[in-house]
Amino acid sequence: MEPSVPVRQDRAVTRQERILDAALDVFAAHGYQQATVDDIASTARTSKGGIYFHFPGKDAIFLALLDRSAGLLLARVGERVGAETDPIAKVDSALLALVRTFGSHRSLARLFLVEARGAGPQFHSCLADVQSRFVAFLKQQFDEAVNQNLVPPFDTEVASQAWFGALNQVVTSWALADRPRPLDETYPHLRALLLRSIGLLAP
Amino acid sequence: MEPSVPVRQDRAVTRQERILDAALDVFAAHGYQQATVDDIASTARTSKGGIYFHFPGKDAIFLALLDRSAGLLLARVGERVGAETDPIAKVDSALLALVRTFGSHRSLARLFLVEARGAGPQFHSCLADVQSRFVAFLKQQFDEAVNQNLVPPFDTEVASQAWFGALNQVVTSWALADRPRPLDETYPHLRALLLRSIGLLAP
Amino acid sequence: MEPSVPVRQDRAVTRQERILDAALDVFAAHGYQQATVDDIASTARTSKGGIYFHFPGKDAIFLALLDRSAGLLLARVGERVGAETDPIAKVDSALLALVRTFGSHRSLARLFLVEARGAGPQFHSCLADVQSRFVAFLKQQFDEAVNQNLVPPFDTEVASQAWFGALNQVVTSWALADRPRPLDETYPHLRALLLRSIGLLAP
Amino acid sequence: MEPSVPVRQDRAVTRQERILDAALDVFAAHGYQQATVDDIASTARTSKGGIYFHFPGKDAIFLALLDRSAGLLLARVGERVGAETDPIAKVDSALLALVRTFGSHRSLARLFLVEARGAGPQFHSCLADVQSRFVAFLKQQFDEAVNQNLVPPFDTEVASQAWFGALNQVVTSWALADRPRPLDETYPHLRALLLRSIGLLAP
DNA sequence: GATGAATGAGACTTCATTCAT
DNA sequence: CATGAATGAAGTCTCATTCAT
Repeated sequence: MEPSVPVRQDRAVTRQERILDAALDVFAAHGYQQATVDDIASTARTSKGGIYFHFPGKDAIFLALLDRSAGLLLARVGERVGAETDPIAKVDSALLALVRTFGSHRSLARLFLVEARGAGPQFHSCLADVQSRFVAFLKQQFDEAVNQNLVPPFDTEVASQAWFGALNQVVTSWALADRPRPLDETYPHLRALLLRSIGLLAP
Repeated sequence: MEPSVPVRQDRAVTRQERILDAALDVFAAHGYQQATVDDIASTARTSKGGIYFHFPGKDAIFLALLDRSAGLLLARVGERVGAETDPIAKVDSALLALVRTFGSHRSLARLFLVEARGAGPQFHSCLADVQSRFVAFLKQQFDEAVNQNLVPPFDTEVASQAWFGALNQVVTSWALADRPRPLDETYPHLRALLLRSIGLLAP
Repeated sequence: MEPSVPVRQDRAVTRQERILDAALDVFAAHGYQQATVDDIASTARTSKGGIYFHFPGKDAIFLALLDRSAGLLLARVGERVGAETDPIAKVDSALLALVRTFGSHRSLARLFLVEARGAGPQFHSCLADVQSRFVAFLKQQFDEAVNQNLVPPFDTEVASQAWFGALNQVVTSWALADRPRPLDETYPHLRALLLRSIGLLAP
Repeated sequence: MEPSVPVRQDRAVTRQERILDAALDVFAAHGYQQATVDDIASTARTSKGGIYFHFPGKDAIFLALLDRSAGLLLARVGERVGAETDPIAKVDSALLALVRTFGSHRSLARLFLVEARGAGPQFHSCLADVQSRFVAFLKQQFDEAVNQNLVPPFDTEVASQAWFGALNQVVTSWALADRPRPLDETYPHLRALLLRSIGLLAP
């Protein structure tokens, strides 16, 4: 065990984190293109040169931010999912984790669902990666559920995309609304709808 | 008969259309921010100055394009919807119209579902307008269907958003994929899922 | 005598005059550089093409305007001066004519005293021409007055410039003021000062 | 002692000065509108971006230049004036200071007397400020002189403007002439004329 | 003669990136 | 390591001028 990580590393990590925190705020507020490196620097209370010491360029900041945020999201989701064994329960808790995390980090929602999409073709693959990882997870659970005869068979490929899209839309309009009502209140209704769509929660 | 009475008007309209056509291609290919007015000009086989004679600025081109495209979409949808009387059939044909139109105009899909979202806060209201008009239409039909006891009661607000989101996601990933399979093939599966989600198409 | 000038000529002259009238307003209001040919065209209720039919370019309009205006000024001055024989009286009435003409055509004053000066080096010679013609006239009268022993000898070169400059400044600040008092009221005081400066109107 | 403590400040100030020096040359040579930021940049041996780091825009450069130059002028005039007590002597030395300063900085004269006037309405107030400060000073001394019975009473308002205008004209035509004779040689004659105009230097 | 759509050179300005201090 | 002055490529927009109709 290493009780004391070298100070330099620590400072550097801290600085990097501060930059990414600032970048999250700035990107979520102005969008990728409108955000300037100067904005990020002053929000992070550092200098432009400082930014370029830690990151090779503006796009690298954005990618690192997507990466860090995706990691955070997946960790949150992973926690919940790990506690379940039933595939439907896994899916259920995954969605809930997403809703809760986005619900308490609105800039994160804007970053992933709004800004990342229009940041430019250069980021499409990265974003698609994150999204498809989640969609793949959904599909996997669906397949499992079908195999276990928990639900009648259905096109799990399309279903996983549709579920993701439905959630996406609900969260996005919440993220862009002026004074949205809490996501938590909306989610149960969405949940019922989604479960019904795969033959559960029969009326 | 004199087909060429409004000569100057005609020329101007033609040029405007050509500019918007070019803008659609360029915006869909590079995104709003990366697209340059020069790109649009040369694609439209005109000059930068020519563009600025017809539009006050780059954002105005984008807005005009969204407007024209929304008009086209709504017209297509309206045609189909008008031929139906049953609310569920209306919804059904509306979705199909969207899928078909997007399916044969991939850049239109990219424009609405990808680029418009990240083009910047200045366009959020316009985009929200178009989207919410469609969502409102869905909700209205759902409410009607519930009133007519065609389906059991459900949260039509969330459902309309979820349906739109699901469709959105399916079309978006099709629009961004390298070699997507035709949308037409995917749609029936999505349709089944959606209908089931509101208690129809009982397994 | 020609009782009926050809109509075409007439219309052309009229159009030219209307353009110059418009140009006077526009140049006086916005300055030479800020004024656009479109401004002039719409003020003259014609089209850009119409302007370019009558004048080879923007600078030509400005020069023609200076020319026409100088002609008007000199005519007014000439009238009054011709009625006098005494050199001092000639100068006196020349100044009065200038003051009256500028006083009732504020844009003319702005054109000559403000805008023409900053319109660019290309117009310096033209402007200098007009001004030096007036200064030369003053000098000539001064020389005459000295020769006739009407006044004690003095440097007539500097005096003519100084007189012109003093008048210039008074008229300019009147032309630029927001709510100036009529020039007519100010002139007598200036007149007394100027006459005293060459040894007349002894206290 | 450490002469180089404020290193960065120093460099920035130096660069700003160099930019203003270059701007003076360029504006005086081509006029405000014709001068391009590129001209100023290359004259200052820096880059366009460098200019915009120090000044928010072209107009700000012009204003800063007017400001700096007015400060220089007033300082020179202030020095001389402070050494005198008699109001007429003060006026006299103020005019002389102006003539000498302009006489040895021809671009300064062009800047103030020619270009600033036609630079556009946006600068009128600034220029009027500088001029009216000088005119007010003249009037104040005149009033004082009248109060002390050094001169017979006269309209000091008009006189201060007229004096300023006379000087203005003499300097301006010197500044615009191709090969002018030194201002110093002309000034005594102007001085005699001006003094006589308020009843001094009786013939 | 007149019109106004079209052109294109060139202006100002922004900002990601570099680098001397 | 950090700073911020400096760079320069690139973008949006303007407008004097031309020319087909």
